[in-house]
Amino acid sequence: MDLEESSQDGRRRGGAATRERILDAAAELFYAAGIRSTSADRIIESVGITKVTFYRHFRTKDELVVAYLERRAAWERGAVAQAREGHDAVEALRAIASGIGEASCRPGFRGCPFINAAAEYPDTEHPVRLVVDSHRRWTHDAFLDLAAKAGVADAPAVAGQLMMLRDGAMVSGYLGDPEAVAEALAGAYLAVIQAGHRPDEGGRRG
Amino acid sequence: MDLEESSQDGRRRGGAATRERILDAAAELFYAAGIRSTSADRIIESVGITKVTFYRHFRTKDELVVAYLERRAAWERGAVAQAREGHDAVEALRAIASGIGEASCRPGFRGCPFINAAAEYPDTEHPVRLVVDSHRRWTHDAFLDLAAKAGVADAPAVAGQLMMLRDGAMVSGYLGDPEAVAEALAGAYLAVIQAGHRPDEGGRRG
DNA sequence: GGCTATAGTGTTACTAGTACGTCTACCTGA
DNA sequence: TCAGGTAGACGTACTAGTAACACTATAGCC
Repeated sequence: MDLEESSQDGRRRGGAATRERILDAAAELFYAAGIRSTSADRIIESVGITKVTFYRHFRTKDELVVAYLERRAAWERGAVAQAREGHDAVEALRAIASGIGEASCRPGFRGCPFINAAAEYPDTEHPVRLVVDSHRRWTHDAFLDLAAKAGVADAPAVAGQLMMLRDGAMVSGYLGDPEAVAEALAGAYLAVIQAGHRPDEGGRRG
Repeated sequence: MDLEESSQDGRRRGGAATRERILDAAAELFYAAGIRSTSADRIIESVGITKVTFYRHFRTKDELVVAYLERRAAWERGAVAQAREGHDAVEALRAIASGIGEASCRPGFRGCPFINAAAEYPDTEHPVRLVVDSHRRWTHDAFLDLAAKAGVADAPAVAGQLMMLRDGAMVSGYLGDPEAVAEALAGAYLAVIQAGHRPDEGGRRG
């Protein structure tokens, strides 16, 4: 039912829907299997279209990779915005921590798509890396804002620590114990924020 | 000169030296360019041997990948042991933090080879992932021991946080600001240890 | 010295599959 | 009409891995 419907949808609504179907399949496969080891042919087969159709929507595979990461970045920005909505900084961090914790426990969780992509694309000038960098800058700025709102002495330093914890939590959720992520991350967030209120201990040292 | 000498060395001392040369080249290329995008041919060319010689030392490319990671794991275990030598737990964490900070600043730093490898190998039963898991378990145990020696209330929880921070620091050193890693990591280590002494704040919550 | 065994490497050519991307030609529904 | 679809062969390059056969340096032995 669903399959048929979305296929008809693809025909009726034309290009935009097909593009979305390609992106859906790409997101699933790239994330699950890695980018380099997911061939364009594999995606094409999975969507059930032809090579020509695929290459009419995305001129190269890299262009699709970029689109995949950009869509994911937009989604994450929304999730962070939602976690912050109507909360103070500490509550927002708690919400972010439990969001990451929940994601870690979902079947098929494979860590952060951006970290994973960067592992596969060493060239810092590559379009894929530019998307990764841009999303990481945005995330870092969000943490910077939260650190400042939490009233720590050295907000940039604490923002770096919050970012570190986020990254580490994504890795731990993938390669470690997913069940423990939410609590450990929330506790660590709190710990660095609190240490940030006592400049001698958590911030810079001699 | 060097080339000639090591080539003669390879002949005189037989297989072990050639195997090492293959491993050296593989380590450099796998780490710098990623594993999947480094072909066996590329390694073979870089070492200056033939396909046949290569496959006489490593039956498959995966076998080489495993050997690469195992050698790297041994090196890291040595580095951690050295950081702990003659220090108490907190000093050891400081030494580990500055070690990671220094590594981050070295040109060509591309993060943690194990995290990167895991990004490219989704199958948890794959030999590569088994090496990754085994090394991560060892690292976690080392942190657990340090947390216990630091006298925190809930050592397993704090060990998870230390591990998170280590992973995040490796990512930050690659994709963020390498200069800031050492200090941020040392501060965060301290923060979670200190919070671990006040069970209500850093540990479990309601 | 001369013989042989052995281990390691070299050369060349090969299989067979996969990768990305292009090409021509035709179909369909608004 | 025409955008967007189908079908699938094709080009070119790379991928991992194998087969058959020749060469060389060392070591032990008569």
